[in-house]
Amino acid sequence: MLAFVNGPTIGKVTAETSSPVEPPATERPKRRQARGERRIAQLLEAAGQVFAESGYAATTTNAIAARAGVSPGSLYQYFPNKDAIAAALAEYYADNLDALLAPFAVLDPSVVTLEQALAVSLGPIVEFHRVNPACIVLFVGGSAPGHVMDLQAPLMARTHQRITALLTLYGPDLPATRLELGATVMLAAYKGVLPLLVEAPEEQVPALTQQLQDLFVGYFERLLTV
Amino acid sequence: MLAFVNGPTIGKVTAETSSPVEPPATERPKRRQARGERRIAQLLEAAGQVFAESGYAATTTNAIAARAGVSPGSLYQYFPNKDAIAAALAEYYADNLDALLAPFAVLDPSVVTLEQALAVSLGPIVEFHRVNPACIVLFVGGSAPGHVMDLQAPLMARTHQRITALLTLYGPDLPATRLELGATVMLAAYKGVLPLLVEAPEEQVPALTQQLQDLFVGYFERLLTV
DNA sequence: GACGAATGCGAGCAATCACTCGTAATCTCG
DNA sequence: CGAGATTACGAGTGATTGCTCGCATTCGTC
Repeated sequence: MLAFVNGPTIGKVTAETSSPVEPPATERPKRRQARGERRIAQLLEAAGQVFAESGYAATTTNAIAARAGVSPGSLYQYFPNKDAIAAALAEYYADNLDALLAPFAVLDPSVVTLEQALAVSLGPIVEFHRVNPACIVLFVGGSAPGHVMDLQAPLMARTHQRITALLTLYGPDLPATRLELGATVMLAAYKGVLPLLVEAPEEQVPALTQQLQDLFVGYFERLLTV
Repeated sequence: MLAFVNGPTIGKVTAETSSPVEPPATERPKRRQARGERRIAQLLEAAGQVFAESGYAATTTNAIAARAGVSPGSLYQYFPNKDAIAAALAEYYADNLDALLAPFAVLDPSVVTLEQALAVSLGPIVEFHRVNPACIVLFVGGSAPGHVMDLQAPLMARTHQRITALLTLYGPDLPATRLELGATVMLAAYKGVLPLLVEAPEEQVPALTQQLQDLFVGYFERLLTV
């Protein structure tokens, strides 16, 4: 678990809120043994579980450490503070989700309809969220504090761009502002339906995914006609 | 402020998790002076502000008391604990929202289209949420702890019923399970779009409300055709 | 084997926060 | 007025929790 698209990126704990250009003097490669990498993966896996169960605020660092079978002190050897754990998880989630959304960029409207494109893309995305329920805790809902929520901003920006591009492909005659507004609404609606998909029993997932697709297609058709 | 549909109900702090049948012995009318009622309103108003700013978990009872210009001790004279404050607020919100949704029950499909019904109903609902941003904190998103979230369950159930009834009016030929699924999806999508509407600048609200309406209508038309 | 670095531990510290309590001011009503 | 109830205060308390620190163990490398 916890190795989905790219493995080594997981442990990259970038806790520095430093200058845009990294100073070579402060550069610390932070040598790490294979054991340490494994611990980090364990800790992130455990953090995902506890975050999903208790939400961000109610999750204690001791609980994460205990779930990972590690002492609190060891946890703080790899993460400077609680936020950094959430940040590392968020980065991992963002990278994977962005990869899952990438196929939208290479579509040919004359070959594939919007409906078909969604039909093949939505499944894996939904599946990822069901496997990583903490993703919702960190990205949707204002449960996490501001500095953690900030980590979702780049992902949201990229996702919004991808949706806008997708809508542009299938509605080239619509004004740009309208397309962007449409993308904003679809992204928001997606966030709203996600919890449904994650908490639903396995057998209802296909039907709910279909509904999400219908929601998107129905709204888009309305974008075209109005 | 904080007097929307029904005033006196605000102060009814029902913190007892007692037996289903109330024992007459424990019955305490809890006599209260006009000053006390005013304090309760002040405290709930302040709680709404602080909840909206900081979220449920990060909000301290001392902060609520300070915002209301009241000492912590006074706060605990009217509310047994932090959850009770959220509960009272949630009840207030639920009552008002339910009242705003009530018009859906008395529609004649042959006279008013679904689009028209939404056009007149969505505005006030959106406005209420913009005036009471803490409503989102307490109802959508998993930020509040379980026992607080439970307070939304009755409202959600009623709302789901209302939406289902509405869909039944305009799609009488659809199977009941499909209508209920549609209501579930629409409610979830509504929750997702709400933050957009609450945080948007005033001048964008009409356009966004229109998009929400289009989202609903587009999805519903798709429910009918598929 | 030996040395330094990395890993690991867990009791405990300091800060935060929900909540209490003793006391005093203010109100209601006869 | 005066007695009892209600309102108000705010320093303090107990519990929680993010995080530290001193020390023991294991690893990589020569």
